Amino acid sequence: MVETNNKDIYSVLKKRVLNGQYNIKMRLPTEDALIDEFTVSRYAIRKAIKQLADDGLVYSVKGKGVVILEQTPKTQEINLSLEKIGGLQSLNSDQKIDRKTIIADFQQVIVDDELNKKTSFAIGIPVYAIKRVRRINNKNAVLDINYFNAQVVPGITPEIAKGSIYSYIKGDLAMKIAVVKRQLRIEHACQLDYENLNLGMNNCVGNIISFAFNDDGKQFEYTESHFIPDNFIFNQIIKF
Amino acid sequence: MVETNNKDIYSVLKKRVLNGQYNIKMRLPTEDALIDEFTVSRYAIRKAIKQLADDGLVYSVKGKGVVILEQTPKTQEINLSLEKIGGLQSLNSDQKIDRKTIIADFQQVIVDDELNKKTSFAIGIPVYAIKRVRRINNKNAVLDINYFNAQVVPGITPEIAKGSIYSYIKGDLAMKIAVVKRQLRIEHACQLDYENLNLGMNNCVGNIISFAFNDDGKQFEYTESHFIPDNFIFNQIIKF
DNA sequence: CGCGATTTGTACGTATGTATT
DNA sequence: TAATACATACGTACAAATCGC
Repeated sequence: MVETNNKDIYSVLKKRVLNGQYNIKMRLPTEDALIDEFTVSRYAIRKAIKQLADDGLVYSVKGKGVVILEQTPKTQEINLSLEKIGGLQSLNSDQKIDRKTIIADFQQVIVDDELNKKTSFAIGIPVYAIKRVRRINNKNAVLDINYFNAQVVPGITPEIAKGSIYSYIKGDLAMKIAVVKRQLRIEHACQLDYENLNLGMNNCVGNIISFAFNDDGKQFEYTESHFIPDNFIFNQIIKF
Repeated sequence: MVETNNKDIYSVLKKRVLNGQYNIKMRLPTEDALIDEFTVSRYAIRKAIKQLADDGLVYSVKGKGVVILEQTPKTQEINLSLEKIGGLQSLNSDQKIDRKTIIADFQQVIVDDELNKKTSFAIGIPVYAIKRVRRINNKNAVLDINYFNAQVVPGITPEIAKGSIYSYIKGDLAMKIAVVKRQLRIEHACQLDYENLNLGMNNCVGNIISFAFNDDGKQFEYTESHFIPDNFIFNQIIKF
């Protein structure tokens, strides 16, 4: 008997969809047919189909079946991200890109009224205030402005900041990151952006503002990531 | 006996969380406790909790419980969106904003090689090519450049385009929209943008590129939405 | 350090609801 | 109308992570 765990089902179906193996009918086999083929529960099949749907490959229609979507260009281009980005330095994925981190500023400060309004950290607590420039393919592409709650994330050093603060948090501190709430907006570039980024003729930046929480529900980070135009693409799939 | 349908459970829990009714322990009651309280299945409770998690209010931790996240500022500001936006004109939500649509161009054209590369529509098919300017709070804020497959979405008129093409599709044509794949990027403004948008001193725009599919899996739309900086915020919640 | 007790996660089987054909 | 096919809901069992003793 063939061993088929759930990841297999997803990969097998995905391969078939991409190969065009089902394109005659533009449908997946019915759930019942797949249950028979893989000899698993409906739950397992539905889970695999959900993953395909999350990939934007198929769409389930009640009373009809699982429809295969026409394929769009493989979203090539330079960079793609959105959904699942740790500190934004994990935009490595598979693309071969030169990257380098430059510490532009490293301080420990106490949250005052103004900083509280911005970061929503309580007034009076100590935070690390770090500015880092991400150099990608010989361009200063991202300016990260981080504030970490020093009570929740103690012991950050410039050396750690040079690498990955997130691996330090997850590895050395063994802290679990639970949720990151994010906002993305487009803003007119500020002085700091002009000084640190290779904006070229552009006078605007993208700004991703992140609030990160650990699994005790405590906010441990506020970050603004300013990035230059034309180099980043954010993908999203909306299901109706 | 109290009738508690599933929507009730979510709203009740949400109210309690926002009221701080659970903040002593920073936890929700256990699933079993909630099952007893509402006299429903675990499925129903978990569904309600999932909705709270999607709101970014709580986070479930295996072996621990459902943690309540510290609250961040109510993301007030001008506009908020991302996740669930039809043609981008449905950014109405609850905010009171003046809006007006101006048809800048309306044509029917045949897809050539160049247009095929951009839209991924097959060469030779007829499409509606529409340019519309969205005026919001007395500013030309969005330039929509639409291409609709005229075979799948026939009968579009300037009058329809002046209102909502999506209500025409869903209402008159009774077509089901299944999936929209989207990319967001920041670009240097082009001639069209300068002509149609109130960019102010900015020389960049946001560009949301959408590919929309119906429930037969057919792509019926390609759209670029160019929008001015500083006026739109995109929110997102990432769970780990 | 280990060992239960607690608590959420995953999986299965089944029954019923609802949209499509 | 009937058959088909996915969606929702319930109950149950066991796995896995956490926490306290």
